[in-house]
Amino acid sequence: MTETGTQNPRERYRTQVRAEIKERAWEQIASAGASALSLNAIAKQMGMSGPALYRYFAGRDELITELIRDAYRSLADTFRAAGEAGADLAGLAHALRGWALEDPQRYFLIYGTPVPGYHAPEDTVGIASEIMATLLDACDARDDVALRFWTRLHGVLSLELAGHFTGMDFDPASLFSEEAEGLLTHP
Amino acid sequence: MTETGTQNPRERYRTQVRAEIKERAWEQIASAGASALSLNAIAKQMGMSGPALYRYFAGRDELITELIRDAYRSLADTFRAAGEAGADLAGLAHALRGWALEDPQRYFLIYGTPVPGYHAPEDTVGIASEIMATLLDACDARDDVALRFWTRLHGVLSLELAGHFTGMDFDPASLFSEEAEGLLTHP
DNA sequence: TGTACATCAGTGAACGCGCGTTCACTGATGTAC
DNA sequence: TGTACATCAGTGAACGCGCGTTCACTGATGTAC
Repeated sequence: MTETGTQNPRERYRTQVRAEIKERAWEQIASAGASALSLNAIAKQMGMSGPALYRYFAGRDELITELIRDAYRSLADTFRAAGEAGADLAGLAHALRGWALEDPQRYFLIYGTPVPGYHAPEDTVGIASEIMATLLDACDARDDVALRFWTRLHGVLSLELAGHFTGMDFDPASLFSEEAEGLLTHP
Repeated sequence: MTETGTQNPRERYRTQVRAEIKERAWEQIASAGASALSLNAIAKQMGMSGPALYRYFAGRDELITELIRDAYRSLADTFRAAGEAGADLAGLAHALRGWALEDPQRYFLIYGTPVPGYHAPEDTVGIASEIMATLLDACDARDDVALRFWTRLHGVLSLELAGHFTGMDFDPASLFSEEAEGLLTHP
């Protein structure tokens, strides 16, 4: 995660606890959604009192913001790694799907229902365009294909993760792949 | 909304107040998302005390459930009306987009981020398949096209409504139409 | 190596808030004779 | 038409809860001489 190279013991401990707070936060999000995230609950889970967390985060908002940033960064890394390994569009699609299934609520934290009024931290825009750049690379810079890659795959993925396909007898994974491969042949 | 034909004054009043509660609820959802919906806040807005609402709804859950039902029904009606007016796939797509833009948070209430653990009321399944039936009709029952209609348009729509296209210089409406028309020519 | 000091993690009490929900009650509206 | 009764909308007080956040404080850990 974060480099612990030139840290004195105290700093080392700090980053460790920060990391554990985030881990617990992700667990909470995974099990009850982002809106249910509670500092006090995290503290209790870690065997600490609520106010202790304020040594590590300025407040709930800063924690969530950090989680959003991490989520973006994680997806960007996954994408870049796939790109560097020579993945084509289908490969990137596969990577995206894997990343999303790993933690559906993390996916939704980025691409899910927005809370009216809330604005994501500015620097996520940079990371988001890093993701786009990787995509454009794999598309030979054909923007329209990149856009459709994004919207079509998000369409399948988000409906699947939201459970809107349950009870329908078809395989979301196949539809996903077909959509990904379709992008290579049809515009 | 609901038929007020053979109602005595009291019943008439009841349905009226129920309707106003729902209206306020929609306003709240539109301005702060579904998770912010509060019975007490609605009551205050109507100039009533909180407990008064329990004359009209068994509790918060029942109210939300009812709103979800209404949202589904509204979309099904919009779709059916378009279908009966002879709309093709592009026409249905247009109707869908209009309905979604009318109240983005209503769209997200149905197709947005699910709260882990929460299960939508059973009877919405029926309404959902009514929507699907209209779609299949317009597709000459080609299921795969209907599926892609759904996933592709949801992909564009949800990313647009969530604000993920802001700052990118292209027109989501065009992409939406192109995707809709693409379904008629390509598989 | 030992001592004096500064740093900082964590605690417990407290504040104010808003939530959903219950309960006993008042008062108005409708119904039956 | 008038009276007796039942129905039901709405109130205000109260309960318990969990939240985010602040504050003064303790005690352990590190630093400087």
